[in-house]
Amino acid sequence: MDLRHLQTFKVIAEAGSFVQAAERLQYAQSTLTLQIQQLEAELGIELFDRRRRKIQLTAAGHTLLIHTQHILNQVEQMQQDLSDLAAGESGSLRVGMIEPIARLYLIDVMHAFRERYPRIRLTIEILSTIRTHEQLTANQIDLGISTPPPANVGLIFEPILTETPVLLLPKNHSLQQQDEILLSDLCAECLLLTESPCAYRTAIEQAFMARGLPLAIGIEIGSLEIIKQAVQQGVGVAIMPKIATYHIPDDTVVRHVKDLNLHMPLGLITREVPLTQSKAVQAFSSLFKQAAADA
DNA sequence: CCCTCGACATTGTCAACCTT
DNA sequence: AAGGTTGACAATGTCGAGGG
Repeated sequence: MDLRHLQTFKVIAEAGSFVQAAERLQYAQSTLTLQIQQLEAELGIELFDRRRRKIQLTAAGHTLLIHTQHILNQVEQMQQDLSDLAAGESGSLRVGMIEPIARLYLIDVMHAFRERYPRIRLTIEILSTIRTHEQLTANQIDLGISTPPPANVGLIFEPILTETPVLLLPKNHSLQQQDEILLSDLCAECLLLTESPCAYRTAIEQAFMARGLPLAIGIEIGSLEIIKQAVQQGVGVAIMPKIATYHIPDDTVVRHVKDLNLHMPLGLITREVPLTQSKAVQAFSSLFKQAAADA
């Protein structure tokens, strides 16, 4: 069944005349006759009573008209939905990001995004760096925000800010009394670090190795918030991104490690070959870059 | 006012060929 | 070998003229 035949049928039914319908549709009248004949042949029943001067719908015609109006409305809605999807005005967007970035910028970005794109269903996942990269590669999220992914995994990294590591100590820790803290001072400490293999963690390990120092990791913890609480409770000391220390627990202090001068980029990660929703991804990325620039 | 017919235009299908 | 392009042919759509 041809959609155009249904469209023609609907216009004839509304106009009550083949001639007037042909004028509306910009077809020759004979075209309408043929289309209706084909429709009637296909359905095996007459749709118009043509015996009188003015045509009238048969009972079958009335029934088909109800269904036709429903079908054409559905088609119109489908076209509108697909058009919105293509323009990035509807659909869904899945974003994965690491915890510190989410804490700093996410609320503002979500607010702005919701205001500008109310018809896009936004899903935010707070992930570790490695999970962010994995889920992007597996097409489980559309956009990631974290440290750079490994090379040659089909991901593109766009830096938006640079992060430096700092040391989080309990307030009463002996290192707190020192004028300057060095990496060598941490060798005897119970060091709390994020899980491996995260780019941040790898860079810290390399800094220790470069100075010929042993890196004695006390505990690996997947959540920076739990690490901070562990420091507060005196479990150990932690090296973490400065961005993660804007809100620290009571009785903890942030100190700079003199010979730990790392500059780790944080940024937007997308697939080299975007699958869907590239416009929504662009919109969210743009808002996030703006939020980072304003901070 | 609607239907039929013949001519022409457009669209779809398929096989052969080309490119990667 | 898979996928894309091209050309020939068939099917379908459209039109105008003319008839019932």
